[in-house]
Amino acid sequence: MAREATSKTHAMRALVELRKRITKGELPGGTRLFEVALAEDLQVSRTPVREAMSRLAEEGLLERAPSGGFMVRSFAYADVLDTLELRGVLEGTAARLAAERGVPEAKLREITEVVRKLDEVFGDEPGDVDFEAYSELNGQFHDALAALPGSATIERELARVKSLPFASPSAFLPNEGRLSAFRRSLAVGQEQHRELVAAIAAREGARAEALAREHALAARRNLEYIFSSEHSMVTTVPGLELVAPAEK
Amino acid sequence: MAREATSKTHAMRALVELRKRITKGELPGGTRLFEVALAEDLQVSRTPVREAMSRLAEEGLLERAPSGGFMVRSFAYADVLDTLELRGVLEGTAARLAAERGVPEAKLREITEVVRKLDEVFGDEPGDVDFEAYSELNGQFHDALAALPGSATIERELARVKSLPFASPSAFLPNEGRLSAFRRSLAVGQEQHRELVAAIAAREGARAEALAREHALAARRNLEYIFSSEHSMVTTVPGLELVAPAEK
DNA sequence: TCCGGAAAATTTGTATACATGACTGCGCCA
DNA sequence: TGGCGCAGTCATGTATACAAATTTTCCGGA
Repeated sequence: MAREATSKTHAMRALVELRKRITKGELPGGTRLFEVALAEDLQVSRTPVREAMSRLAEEGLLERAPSGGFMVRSFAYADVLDTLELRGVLEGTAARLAAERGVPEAKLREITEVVRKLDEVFGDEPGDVDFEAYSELNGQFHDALAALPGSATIERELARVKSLPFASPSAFLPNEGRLSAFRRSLAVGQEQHRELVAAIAAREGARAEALAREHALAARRNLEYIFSSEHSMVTTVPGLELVAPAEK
Repeated sequence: MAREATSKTHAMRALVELRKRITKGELPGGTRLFEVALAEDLQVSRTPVREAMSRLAEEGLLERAPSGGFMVRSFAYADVLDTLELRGVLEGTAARLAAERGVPEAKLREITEVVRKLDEVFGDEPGDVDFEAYSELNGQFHDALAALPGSATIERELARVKSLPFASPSAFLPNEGRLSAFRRSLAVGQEQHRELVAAIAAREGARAEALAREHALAARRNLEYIFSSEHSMVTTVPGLELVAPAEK
């Protein structure tokens, strides 16, 4: 998961800065981005700004306006739900294909090892979890899962979806540390990790697909909880601030 | 499905020309595209060439090279198979969500009307089909299907996948006209259209998903046939010429 | 022969001036 | 008063010169 070098070129600095502003919700959905204004603001010329915006459009954070130029993409609550649904479907497909096609021994060992390491972050006490480590390893698990079927196509599309800040597998984890019910859900998630790998190893495609879907939909439950009961937690989930507040 | 205006700007002309060359297989996968060379060839400056390449990367036909610049994306036989699988999965999801969430009366009427028009292109004789009209209406059906659940997210991702030339719902249709067995398969496809709409209307999510997946996989059967038995037909499917010939 | 490394060539990155096109608002005409 | 059209303004499209970075080439040394 090597992130692009933060600041080798002006375009990259502009890209990172713009992405930050968008995901923080500083630029509401629909906002038109003007090259000259941004160039002046970022102290570079229009050229790297264009390059940055072009890449952000590729990422899905910007849209190309019909008559040229870019605008910030609007994400309503429903769009976030559907994106999480989409991640579930794609991870389910990765799991099913891995089961159907079979997985090389090395890859299976690799993801099993990640699951083992995830076990280690749970302490003796029920709610005793190293969240930092869990988040990192959880990301590794989902990356390994995407790679299991050995399909560049699937891996690529999954990477695309997961690149949206609120669709990252670890996006909602910081929240889970807050409430004990959430903490317990981590253990449930880990159990799903284990069962998922077992299903794939046993070549049980339908079960693997169902498990992966259900696992991804834990994020949906968290999202629904935040928006219905604890709206203040919106700020704790990366990228959730860019969701249009109007359509709850 | 309004295609972009072919030639309002230099960038658009370059985009269209480059896309043509790539899908025709004139530029093999992995080919590095140099801005200056292309600019000279297309009689424009580097700026619109960059813009065109950037959009083609967004489309999935080009990849960004690690050290800057672009290269033609390689599509192996397996990648085409996986892309068709992916389209099946996404159309299945669109169908399932439409069934689960319910579809506004107007949209249901619209897609039913497309199915009705598709009926009309079948003549009295078994193999008597207006392929031109079938192809156009088939595209309309799949566009309407993508829009059924009312999810911009799903519709967008589906549009992305279908934009790859060999993943278009009508990509393999020209072939089907060649052999009588293929002609019969059109009738099978139309029956699937009908059942799919019925399943969605009846809110049968699982069935709708299965039907949509199976329907999309007809393309996979055609692909397998072409590559195993009638490799000469590769030229008759748009965009299939760009598939790397090496890996069978 | 092989490797390291520096210089040369090539390619992309950036700034900027100018051209072209889109939008706004004003005023003219019906 | 309403609508049409014509500027003027503003934003993007394009070309181009120069800078920086990457890749290639070639030479010297081990």
